[in-house]
Amino acid sequence: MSKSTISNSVIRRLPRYYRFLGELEHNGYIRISSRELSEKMGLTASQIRQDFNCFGEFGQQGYGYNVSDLRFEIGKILGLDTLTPMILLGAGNLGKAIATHIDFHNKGFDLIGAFDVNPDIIGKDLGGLKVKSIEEVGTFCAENKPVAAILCVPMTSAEKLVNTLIECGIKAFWNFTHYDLKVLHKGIVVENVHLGDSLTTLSYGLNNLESNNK
Amino acid sequence: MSKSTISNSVIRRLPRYYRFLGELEHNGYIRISSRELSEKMGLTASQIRQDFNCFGEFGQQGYGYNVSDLRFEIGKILGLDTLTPMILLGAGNLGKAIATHIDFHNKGFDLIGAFDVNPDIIGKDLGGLKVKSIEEVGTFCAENKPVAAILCVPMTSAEKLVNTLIECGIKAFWNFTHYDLKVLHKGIVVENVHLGDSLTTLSYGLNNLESNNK
DNA sequence: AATACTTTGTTTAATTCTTGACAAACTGAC
DNA sequence: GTCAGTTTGTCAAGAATTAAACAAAGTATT
Repeated sequence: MSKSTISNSVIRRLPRYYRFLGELEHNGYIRISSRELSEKMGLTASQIRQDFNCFGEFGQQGYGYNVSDLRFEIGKILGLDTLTPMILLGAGNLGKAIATHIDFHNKGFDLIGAFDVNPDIIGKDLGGLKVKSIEEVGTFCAENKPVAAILCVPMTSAEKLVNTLIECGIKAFWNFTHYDLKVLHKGIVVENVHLGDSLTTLSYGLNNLESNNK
Repeated sequence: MSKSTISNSVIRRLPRYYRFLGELEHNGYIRISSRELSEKMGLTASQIRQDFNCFGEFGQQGYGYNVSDLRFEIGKILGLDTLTPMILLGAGNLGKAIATHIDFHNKGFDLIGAFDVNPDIIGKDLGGLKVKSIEEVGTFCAENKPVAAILCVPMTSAEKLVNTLIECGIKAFWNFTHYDLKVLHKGIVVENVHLGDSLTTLSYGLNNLESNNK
């Protein structure tokens, strides 16, 4: 039986399970036990079994888990079985890199539009999309109903842009600005990506190597 | 007095503290209490006080914390008071975006070299650096002694490249490949950035909006 | 079919992390 | 200088997370 509330810790591990299962499937694995998966992923078998059991009973005693089935189930849980239309705001260096680097279809999204303020960028091609002026975003949303948005704009313009986008019906934000986007309204989800914080963490790790005996 | 071992949860919050304190300082704040900071950051005051106390007593009863001093101290803890020489491996779309988007000096690093395999990219300028052939990385490291590396290469070439780099004296990896870089050797630190996992998490959040009453 | 082995789902225990509480210490106004 | 108010550092309680343990249910081999 599936739990009513899933803890955040479990949720943050799900994409990684999904990724590893994909690799296993790719490598021809038909079945896998929690013990073997735990060794590959650097977790405990107990944690893996408990994580999966939050959502249902996907395994079988004495056998383990069917890789393909399990991956499919976790994919469903993650909402990867449907494609959510998504737009990109800010098609500069970072926006362009994200748009071309990410396999959106495998993450449950479909990138259907890209917008910028810079006249030099507007009109240019970006992975098959023609970058539009950000002034067109209202009409575009009315017509194409995107539900998610990638924010690759400067921090200063982020806050008001977000409000506009929420009015346009955007419900999910993948935020790359140097700014902590708070979940203001109900029914809005935000994923803040702080690349700078990640690099800062690396600096800490490097400077505390001696003290870490790992 | 400072604790002997700092928990991972605390460490992951440090960059965010540092960032917020920078904003506060920028906005003219001289002092701040744990209560006020907690409101701004969406944490509890208790947690903030306990986090800071892992490293020392930076505050004063009845007054709070001096913003600038506290930021400086956390910066020191994070190793931001020295610049670690860093190189970029893979100067494609993503590598280029990272190199130009990140303020390395404010994160404790100095980007001193960029490498790629693609002849079309080699020789091109990248934020003031001329992209070199990846075959030159050995001699470059011998001469310039970089300690950290950004991995923006395809997953397939990552593993052997890492081994080469470790032999060249690289101790810290900021890994953007779709591949979980394990810390094989002692004295090596890794920060895996999985942008795909982040987007997948957003998909989950979007698909479970109804059930979340947040 | 019986038996030895494997592995799950689940319960219980241990550990880690977070929050609440409060004395001690300081500020600032009078 | 005194006193009311504020806020830290710290301890202890509470919550959440992780790990261990084990019965039940399967597999596989003979």
